[in-house]
Amino acid sequence: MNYSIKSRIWIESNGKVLLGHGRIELLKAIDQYGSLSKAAKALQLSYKKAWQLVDAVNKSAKQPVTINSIGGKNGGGMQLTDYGKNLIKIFETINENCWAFLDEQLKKIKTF
Amino acid sequence: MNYSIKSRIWIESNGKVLLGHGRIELLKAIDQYGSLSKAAKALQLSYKKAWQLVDAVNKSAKQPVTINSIGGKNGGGMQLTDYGKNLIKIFETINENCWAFLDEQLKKIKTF
DNA sequence: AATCGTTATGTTTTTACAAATATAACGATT
DNA sequence: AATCGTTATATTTGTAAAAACATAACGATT
Repeated sequence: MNYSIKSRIWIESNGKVLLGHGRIELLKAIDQYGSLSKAAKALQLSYKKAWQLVDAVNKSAKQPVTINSIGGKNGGGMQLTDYGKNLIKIFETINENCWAFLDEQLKKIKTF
Repeated sequence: MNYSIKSRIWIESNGKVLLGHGRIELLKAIDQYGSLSKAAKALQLSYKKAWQLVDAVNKSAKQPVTINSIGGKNGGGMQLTDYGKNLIKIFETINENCWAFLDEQLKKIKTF
């Protein structure tokens, strides 16, 4: 039995993607760096692509996920809201539970 | 709460994709029509793409998933082996269980 | 008002992938 | 041996997504 089972989950809001693996990684990097441009660089993502992703998340979410500031002493920055941090937590918990569930399902299959 | 949770699962064999949603749909269509070309047409898939998918499945699976015949009275055809039919059953069962599990997980979240 | 590093956005170029096209191989049937 | 509808495979073309490039807007600081 060299077969293994993998999965990707995502959360939708009104039929549109709210959060998937890539967006979660981006939000975590924003939280880490306090800057979208730095987060994009760390993930080897173009700034524009990263901005579009964050914009899409904020437009689909029920509450803002980031706080964006332009200009100022360090040019500005981007932080996560508490709501955003909570979304990450929920997503990752469900994702890990899903992995465990699938591994268990595979174990139940005797032969193939 | 208009959030919903979706998923895609796939089975890997030695680190390579064996079966995912698209391949399962294709195998089911082959089973239905007894022909790869007809199955491809039904799924609005180019014959070549369909053939490559089936070829990849057969190369990754531990046992052949299809029986292919070339030439003959009706030009040939493609059937599923019992092993192939069994793989479909297993995949779909686990997939449905996964959906139910994720819906349940989402219900557990009180507010967001 | 000049500078700085950031967010925000438009425009162009590249690239990866899908689709389309073409053709060979096959074997039962006639 | 000619035909037929299929599987098998190579080559070309098209297209949509990604990347690259460019520039505007912003506001605290100097």
